[in-house]
Amino acid sequence: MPADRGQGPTISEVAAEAGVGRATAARTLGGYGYVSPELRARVLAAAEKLGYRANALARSMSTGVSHTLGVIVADIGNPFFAGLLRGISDTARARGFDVIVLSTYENLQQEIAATNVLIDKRVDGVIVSSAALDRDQVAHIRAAMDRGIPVVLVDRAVAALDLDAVVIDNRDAAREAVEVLIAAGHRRIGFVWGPPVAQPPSTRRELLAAASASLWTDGERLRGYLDALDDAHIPFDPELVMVGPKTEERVVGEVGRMLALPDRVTAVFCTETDGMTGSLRALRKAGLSYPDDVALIGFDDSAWAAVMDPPLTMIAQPVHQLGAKAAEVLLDILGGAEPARTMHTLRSHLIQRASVAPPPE
Amino acid sequence: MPADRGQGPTISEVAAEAGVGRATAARTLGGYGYVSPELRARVLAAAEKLGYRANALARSMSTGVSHTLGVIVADIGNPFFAGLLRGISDTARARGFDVIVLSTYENLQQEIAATNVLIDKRVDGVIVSSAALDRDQVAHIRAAMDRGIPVVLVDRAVAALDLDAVVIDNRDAAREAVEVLIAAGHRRIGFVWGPPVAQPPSTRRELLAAASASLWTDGERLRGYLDALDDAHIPFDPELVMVGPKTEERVVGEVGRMLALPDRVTAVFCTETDGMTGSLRALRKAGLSYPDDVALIGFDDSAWAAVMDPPLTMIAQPVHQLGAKAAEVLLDILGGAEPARTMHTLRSHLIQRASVAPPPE
DNA sequence: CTGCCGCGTGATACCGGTATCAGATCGGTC
DNA sequence: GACCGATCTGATACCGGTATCACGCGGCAG
Repeated sequence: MPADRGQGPTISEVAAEAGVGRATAARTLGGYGYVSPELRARVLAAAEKLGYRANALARSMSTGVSHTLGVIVADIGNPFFAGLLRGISDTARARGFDVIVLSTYENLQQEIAATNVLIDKRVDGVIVSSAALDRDQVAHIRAAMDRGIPVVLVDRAVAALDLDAVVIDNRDAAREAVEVLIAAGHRRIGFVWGPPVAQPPSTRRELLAAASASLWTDGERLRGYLDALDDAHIPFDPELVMVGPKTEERVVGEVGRMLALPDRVTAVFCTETDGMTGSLRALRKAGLSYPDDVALIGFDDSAWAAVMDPPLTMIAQPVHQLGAKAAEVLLDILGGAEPARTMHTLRSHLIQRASVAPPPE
Repeated sequence: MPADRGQGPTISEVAAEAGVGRATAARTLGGYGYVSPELRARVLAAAEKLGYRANALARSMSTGVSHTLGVIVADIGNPFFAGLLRGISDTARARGFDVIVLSTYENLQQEIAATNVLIDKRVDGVIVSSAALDRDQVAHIRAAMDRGIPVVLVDRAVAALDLDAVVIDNRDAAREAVEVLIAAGHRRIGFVWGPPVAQPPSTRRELLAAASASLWTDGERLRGYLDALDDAHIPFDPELVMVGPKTEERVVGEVGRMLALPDRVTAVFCTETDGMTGSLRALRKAGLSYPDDVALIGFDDSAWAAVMDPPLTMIAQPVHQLGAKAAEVLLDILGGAEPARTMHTLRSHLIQRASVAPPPE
């Protein structure tokens, strides 16, 4: 008896059991080449009897294809990325691919480490929602590409990378939301949240600079906010945008500050779920309510937003579709398609509910 | 030039570049055996120069160890499982293991297929939140174990399987919640949701039978509900438990029905997030509000539950910890520890907020 | 000076598949 | 009956690592 490492029978053992050559068993089980019906039946029976399962590792070694996709996201525990991942793995599995997921927690070092893991495991392709901002932060992605691993970006485009990217119309979505607020009569509109800079930018130019040095989605949403303000000729006020670290806790403080301003905010636009829950807490703390005291619109719709009282007006991203499309694009490239190297933009939707009313008095 | 499949340099190429034997390069790069400082330096330099990365597949082939964990959950898009997964992958990565995730959508066939994928990919161990109910539904898990792959259950224990299981005190948690309701004076307490049987059970015995033939968590939570009722000598009323398919939509209908009863429900206990959002919608539809018209307690706390107005009293599961513990148990077994084959029960917490008040009049 | 030991190194047999290629078998044809 | 070709099968060289083992060389003891 050969030293059994507990890995189950090999193709050689099946061949021996069936009384055929190794190659014949391999052809039958691997589904390639020709094998006569009789031998095929014997091999199949032997495999069945022994409970044979092909070793995917060995197969990958010789074919050079692992049928595995690598996915790098900021946080697998975040409902947005969880939904994205669901879209990715649903379509990947439908095409016979499995998925390895790595979270980076927005940390570039972890993203680099994750990329290396995926290279080492010889995944066939990578989908990444990258935290990389500029030219000198994308070496790891270039390294993967240099090794012939196709990469598709999702949720966040990276300007320094000429790659397929599957994203939503963040700027349009933000503009539309702010337009709704403006149409309702608001002119003092808070923005939660902006770029994570230490010092609040005092000029619009500074703010824009900070935005382009931050996550693509954040920058786009900020630009959409400014677009809407510009169109309505509302002057930009740096006091109304929250900057710095992005925690729900800080949102409570920042929105509280905007609410305490002499010329206080009458509407708040939140670019993320935590921004909305934080704003809600700030409102309650200030003894204010929505939509009468302040109007609210947020990003990333959920079942909760619909059952709030009053229900919240939210921007719904096509999360599942975003992931599905990213997987499709990647799988098509793996299937031999030429990478389009373009932005695939999916439409988000503003779901009007009841958190927007005209400003007080 | 050897046919470059774009996989990057191999150990042989590094050895050639460094002018040493393959074995020497392997020892250096693999970190085993002895190599003199000079040669080691030359190998390292060559590897650096060529951008060498070890092929984890090849390594796994010869060592028989893949440093990969397989995780099977119901739905990766569900925040509960997403959080669980985060706990799992955080601790796995800290110990040098990566994770392959598969969703089953509560479908046993998919769970079996997922198990096979993991066997084929030769994962070192498996963590599964199984949909299997009885003896004849666990063959796939037995098959993995027979191949020497350790399996740890998470979230859901499976009676037919004598394995380590990392779970929470579902029955206690449910009992505590219902006790709080009873202490506030409620006697007509709705339960959302029960076993997915077609016909509403008319007797307590039937219900219990249905519960044990359903998901372990669901059964436990139902038992906790009955425990609390029993302790308070409140007779069980089959009209107050929702059975059948579990969708938010159906919850709206069922809770609506309980609210329309002559002797209507004055409190509702929800065992899942969708149950709570559905109940909230049913309340609004009926023109009722909480906590005055009906008291509410639900499972799975979230940021939203805290910002509802009034904020919801919820049971918080230690989601991250649940995943982390499951990974720990599995990794310990992989490290040579003897499987305890016991239930590791983590404590959940009832977070009292403001959705419970005495019943009307 | 010879023999032995030990150390460092390289050759090589694995792991379990795939893929190529040579050879055996068989039928058909002249 | 011999030859040819088509058909089917099995032997074997890969893939890129790990691990065993043999060998060469130097030092030291007898």
